[in-house]
Amino acid sequence: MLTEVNIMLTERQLLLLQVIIDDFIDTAHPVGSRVLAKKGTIPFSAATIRNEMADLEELGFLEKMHSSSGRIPSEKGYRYYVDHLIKPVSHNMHHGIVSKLVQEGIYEFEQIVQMSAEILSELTSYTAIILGPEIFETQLKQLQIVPLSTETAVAILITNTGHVEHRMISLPEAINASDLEKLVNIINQKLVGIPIVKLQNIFYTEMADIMKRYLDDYEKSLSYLKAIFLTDYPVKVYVSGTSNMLMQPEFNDIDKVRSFYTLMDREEELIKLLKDSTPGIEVTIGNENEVEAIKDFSLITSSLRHEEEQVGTIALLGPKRMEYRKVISLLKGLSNEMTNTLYMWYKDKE
Amino acid sequence: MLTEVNIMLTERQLLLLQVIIDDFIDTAHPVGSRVLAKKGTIPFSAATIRNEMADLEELGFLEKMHSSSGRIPSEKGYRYYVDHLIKPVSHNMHHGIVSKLVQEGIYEFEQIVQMSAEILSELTSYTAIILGPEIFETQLKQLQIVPLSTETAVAILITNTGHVEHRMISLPEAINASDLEKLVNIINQKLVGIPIVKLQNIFYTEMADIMKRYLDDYEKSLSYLKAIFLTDYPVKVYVSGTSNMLMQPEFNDIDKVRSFYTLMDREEELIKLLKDSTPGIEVTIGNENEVEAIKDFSLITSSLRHEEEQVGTIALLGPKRMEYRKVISLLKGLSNEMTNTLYMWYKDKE
DNA sequence: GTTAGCACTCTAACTCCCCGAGTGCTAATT
DNA sequence: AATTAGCACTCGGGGAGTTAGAGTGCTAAC
Repeated sequence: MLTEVNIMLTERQLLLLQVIIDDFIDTAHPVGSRVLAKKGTIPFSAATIRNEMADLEELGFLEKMHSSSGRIPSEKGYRYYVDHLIKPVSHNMHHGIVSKLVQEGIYEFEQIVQMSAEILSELTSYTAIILGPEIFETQLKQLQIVPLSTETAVAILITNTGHVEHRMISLPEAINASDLEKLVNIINQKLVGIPIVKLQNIFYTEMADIMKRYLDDYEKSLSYLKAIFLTDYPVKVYVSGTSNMLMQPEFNDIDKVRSFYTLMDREEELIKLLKDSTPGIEVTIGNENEVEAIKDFSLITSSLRHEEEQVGTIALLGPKRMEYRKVISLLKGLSNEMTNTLYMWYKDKE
Repeated sequence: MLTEVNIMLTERQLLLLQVIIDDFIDTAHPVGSRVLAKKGTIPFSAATIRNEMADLEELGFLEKMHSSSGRIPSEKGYRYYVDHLIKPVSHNMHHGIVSKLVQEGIYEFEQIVQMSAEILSELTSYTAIILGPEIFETQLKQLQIVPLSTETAVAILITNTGHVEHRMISLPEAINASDLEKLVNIINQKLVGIPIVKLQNIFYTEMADIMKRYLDDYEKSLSYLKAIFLTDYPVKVYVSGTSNMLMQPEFNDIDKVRSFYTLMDREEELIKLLKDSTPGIEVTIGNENEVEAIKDFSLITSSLRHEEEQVGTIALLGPKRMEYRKVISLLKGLSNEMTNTLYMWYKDKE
């Protein structure tokens, strides 16, 4: 596949494509043959460049906005650029974002992800979108139920990754206090280490017997547990740096701004956008994305994993004319750092 | 004060002011004498209306955009409108937002505030800004420390209002497990019911003795506690419905959009905006606000209290041309509902 | 294979002009 | 004395026409 494409492009065309895309990413202006020739990066005349450009357009790598404008990269062009033209930057020159945060005493992983994303969006002027962990895949570490009044209590659920979910529950018919305690004890004895997603099955099978035996009011207890375990713990989405994007020249169009922010307000859409990301860095350009609203954006996602569990996703959303080189290397560096940090923290968790 | 102003305005002027502001709020177009006369709300000719308008302008209640445009309300005009011209709508026609949410099984107060704000912004097409509770004023209900690995643990702090804060702490030098347990027990015996803000003082005075007596390594324990109690639990800010605002005609100006979103991205500014709100509903119009960035917006805040504690703030940010009548009555209704709900939940908390 | 030259194209910005909605003032009316 | 009709004037917005500039494609020459 790769070679197939390479056969079709001469060295000069490759160079040209590279220079054109670099220039357009930089300036957001369609690039014309004259200017390109004057810059001296390409040792040929404007006329020659024009010919090559026409060829590259025919091959689908470049486009014109109108018949007498300069060329801009097509999506196919960007794709080729990302796949073959970006030299893999050594990303051991990472910025130490995470270690800096850890030094500041921040040990909450989700918080680190959030703050990194903020820094990232600041650094790139694009919008960072962060997805919290899929809690259902993590394991129960401990359950606590703390009564607040005779009618309310707060249930706290701690996972092996240090993630904490809490939820208020109502106790309309006052439950026996010792029963509540017993209940919590049973759960912590029997269910620690079980993935959250499997908990509800276990209630109806293995746990039923035990609970019946030890608790005065099995039915009632079960209903409280339902409130805790069977509700959705929705994935959390954080968005940061949307206003940076407004500085991009493509956002002079007010309608684009509107549709952009309408998307940003729709959490479900964002979740859909990031949810099924594969491990590693993934670049999606324009229409490659199935979500209609970002068909003229590019999205770069980095899915953070720890021992096969997805513990978060960081994505950068920007115009198709994105600084892919910079963003990819930044994200790669950050990913590495985070993976290492996670490994250090939880290496002995079991 | 109120009468002083009334003396200066005739009945007709009052009516006129009212109608003009209502109309401008509705249409966003400067209102002219001709149109007003045609509408028939005022039984006078365009010429008479023009004269009155000129007077109202001289008094500072109206403005012109340019010499031959219709009139628009000045900030003084809006202020007068809000203070004297809005008939106190009976807000027992509240929409039951909160009770609806509670029926859906949501008992987390902060979550209710958030969702209400979302509904509110949907209902009004303005932007809702929500401030979480000032945790430092609430009391400690319970502390939990759950070890995750030999080096990390998660500390969970529950307040009497059901608010849960959690924080990862590092345990670089492995602490004696039973010491940790003892520590937690001591805290829960001695410190429950104390306002969070006072905790740090107590550590250095009363707690020191007890801890020295019962714990093997007093110094080390203290350092963990510092990580839990002496760090900031920053007030949380939620913003919802920003994209609604983009539908407002005043947002056709891209620069306004930019400055608006730049503000929305700056959490500290938002906190500053809402933090020192007095109890009840408060309306701030344009330049009345000390934050530069919203000088052509209006802000309506409603501070939610439960037994003197501020447990949250809901604010609606919109153009100066805001539907004050609707928004104020909505917020009043919601406030009442929330106060009642809080009372019911926590009436027996102590 | 490369380049210079030229005719052609299209956009963006600018000017000019006119229309409509509104005002302020004066004189007439009630 | 209050109200109204009439009129001249003002200003912003929108459409038409013009121009300058940057770019292209093609052809012919190097």
